Amino acid sequence: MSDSIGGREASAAPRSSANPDMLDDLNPAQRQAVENTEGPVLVIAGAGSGKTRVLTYRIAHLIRHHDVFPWHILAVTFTNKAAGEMRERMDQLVGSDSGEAWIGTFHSVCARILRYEASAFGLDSNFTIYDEDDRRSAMRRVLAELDISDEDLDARRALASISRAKNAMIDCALFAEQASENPHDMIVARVYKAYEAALRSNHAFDFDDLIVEPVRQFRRCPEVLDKYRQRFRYILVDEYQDTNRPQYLLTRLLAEEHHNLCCVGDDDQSIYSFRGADIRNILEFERDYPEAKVIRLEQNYRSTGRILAVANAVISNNRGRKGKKLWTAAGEGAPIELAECADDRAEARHVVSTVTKLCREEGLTLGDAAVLYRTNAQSRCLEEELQRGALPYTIIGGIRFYERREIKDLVAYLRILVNPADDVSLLRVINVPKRGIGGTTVDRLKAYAVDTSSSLTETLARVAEVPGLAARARGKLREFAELISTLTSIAQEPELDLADLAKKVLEGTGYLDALATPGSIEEMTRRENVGQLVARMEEFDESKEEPTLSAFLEEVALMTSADEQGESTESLALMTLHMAKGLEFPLVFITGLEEHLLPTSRAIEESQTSPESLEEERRLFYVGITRARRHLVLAWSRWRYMFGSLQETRPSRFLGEVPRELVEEREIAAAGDLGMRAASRRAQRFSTPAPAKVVRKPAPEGVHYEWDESETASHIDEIPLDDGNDLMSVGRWVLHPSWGRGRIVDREGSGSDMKLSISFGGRLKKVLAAYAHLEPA
DNA sequence: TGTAGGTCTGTTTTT
DNA sequence: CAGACCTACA
Repeated sequence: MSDSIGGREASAAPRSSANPDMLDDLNPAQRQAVENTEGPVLVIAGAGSGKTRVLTYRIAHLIRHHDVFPWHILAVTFTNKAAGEMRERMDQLVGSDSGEAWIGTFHSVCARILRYEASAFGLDSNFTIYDEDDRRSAMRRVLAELDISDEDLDARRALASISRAKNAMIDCALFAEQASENPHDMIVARVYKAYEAALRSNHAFDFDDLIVEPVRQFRRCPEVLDKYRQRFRYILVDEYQDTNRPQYLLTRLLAEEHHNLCCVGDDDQSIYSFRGADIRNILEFERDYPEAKVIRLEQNYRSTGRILAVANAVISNNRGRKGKKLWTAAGEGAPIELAECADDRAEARHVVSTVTKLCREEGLTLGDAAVLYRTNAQSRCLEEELQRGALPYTIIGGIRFYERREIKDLVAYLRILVNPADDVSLLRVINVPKRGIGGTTVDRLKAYAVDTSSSLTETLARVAEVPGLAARARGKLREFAELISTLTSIAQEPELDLADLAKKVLEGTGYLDALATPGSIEEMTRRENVGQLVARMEEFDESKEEPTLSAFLEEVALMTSADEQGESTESLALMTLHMAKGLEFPLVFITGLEEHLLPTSRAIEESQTSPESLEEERRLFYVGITRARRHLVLAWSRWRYMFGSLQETRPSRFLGEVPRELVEEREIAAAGDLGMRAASRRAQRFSTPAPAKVVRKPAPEGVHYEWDESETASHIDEIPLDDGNDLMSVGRWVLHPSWGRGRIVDREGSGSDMKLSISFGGRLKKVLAAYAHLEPA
């Protein structure tokens, strides 16, 4: 398998080509996992143990040797891409078409069920799926209408709370019941209720709803559930460790009848708890299904002995795990490198030079390598150096194509045509391109819509009734209403294909004209993107049997950035550790192995109350390590440019868990002018004069990467004092009436204009010295 | 109404 | 260093 980005689980197992007797390709454990077709099976599949092979062979085996109709099979994967690959391999193995089997993500499977059963469930089958952006808009409006200020509850937190509740299967009524004590929860309860109402009246579901709603409906309509139980006699769930409670419940509901449920996962690779994934689903599988067979795949076909030894050593520090030890028949392999870099730029340069070197000496190609990091923000510095070094690279899972502004605009128009109740989409484009409908006008329209409890589209159709509108504004609204209704009737023409419709929308709305005279590279790109969308719609027209607009919009909504990656990129892959799950590469870099970055600050904070957050960070590291086949480079930087300033760091505590004898340690100096970078940044940052000496606290020699318990003091304490006796100088401790004790980290201006940056327990605040009522502490 | 500038704020990970 | 949001003007 030589496709794209290193390849997905390419190194499956004993090598052999498509074989008439497929079972010969499997080791005993894999074989068991394939042959135990009846009853619940839990496959604990370690990294690189041939999980994908087991899944596909199992399905093929069912069809070929047990005469199971594909129609009776449901396979749920984590990404659409994984689903596509599974279908492809199945077609190869089974020979015939697997079209009748349902293979997809939880979200796509659920969306399908909701559409098929819309009438039984009492829903509009033309619902819209809201992404993060749309949810946020909807929430903003809800908060505004409830007159809740940002201080009381901002959209972000509200959405997070609601999402958490949904993932715990707590609906807004139950939430309100439970919230009766806590005033903050009571606000959330009101917001939750209004948000749900808004989504329902917009005929919209968010991502959480997509799973939760079928569960609710199935419970409410047993006869519909029964239909699906009869149909899905064999259910397979991949990445089971990342399922959340609603997904677990759904699976359970569906498997109730036949109990032929095969879940494949690895508790050590559970990295999505922030999204509600519940590791207990895998840890407690045996309790839920007492008759379950548990099969462990522990032979690793991917990595060298050293890489595996490091992975095992690191993960053994986690307590909440089923426990397994990966082994390999492969040799020790090349040494693993542990690179201590002067700063993030040195780190990036080290990546460039190492890749270049290994390509030359080991015959690797660029596509064989990946650079992994914890946060997306870390890619910037890498990109700069890669550009400088003229190495082609691909960012995996950056911004989705469908998240680009112009694409979302166009999609919003299309959504309105299918689902006129979709206020969020309507508001998005009501003045895009500019057509003289300003904020005040929109506010009046919204107000009247609320008063008459109707959608904006409906209100638009009755502009004449809306009070308080200027004649001009009214006219503009009327024009817009006509535009939408014209497009809507065009969309209804049965003969029209999607691409043509898109073109009509682009013309009719004036969107094309607005982009017609590109003034900048950015606008050129936007035009290209719009063109690409039309091309994708054309493709959709040709490839699908029933290329309906709503099917297209669903695909768009559920498409993830990972699904978009084209094949065969001869370029270096850059991605977050999360995106790397399921992939493998001959050469892997894990960068930014620093406190507050690999265990993130958040995880460190939370670890005070629960150790689980740190364990998840460790699993993330583990996932990274186990992506590597032959070469692994672990890197950290003493100084890192973050939040707009250069900060001193400490090595990640996880590096202390890496056995010294397995790695080769190297120091990567800042090259030439780079040394100046730190100095000049500091000079800029700490006003004048530049501190005479930089007080660094290098880790003590010998115990270089030992974790230092006193860490909490953080680098703030290491900032040197400025000269002089000024009480408001950098480094001084002060007392603030409401934030308490803090330390001055920066000063700008003087006299009454003097601004201070003060760190209060890690939180940086900027204050005007003259008004802040500071006292020396 | 639309735009330009300024200020504040904030960063984990994403189906 | 953004991006989002707000304010002040044209």
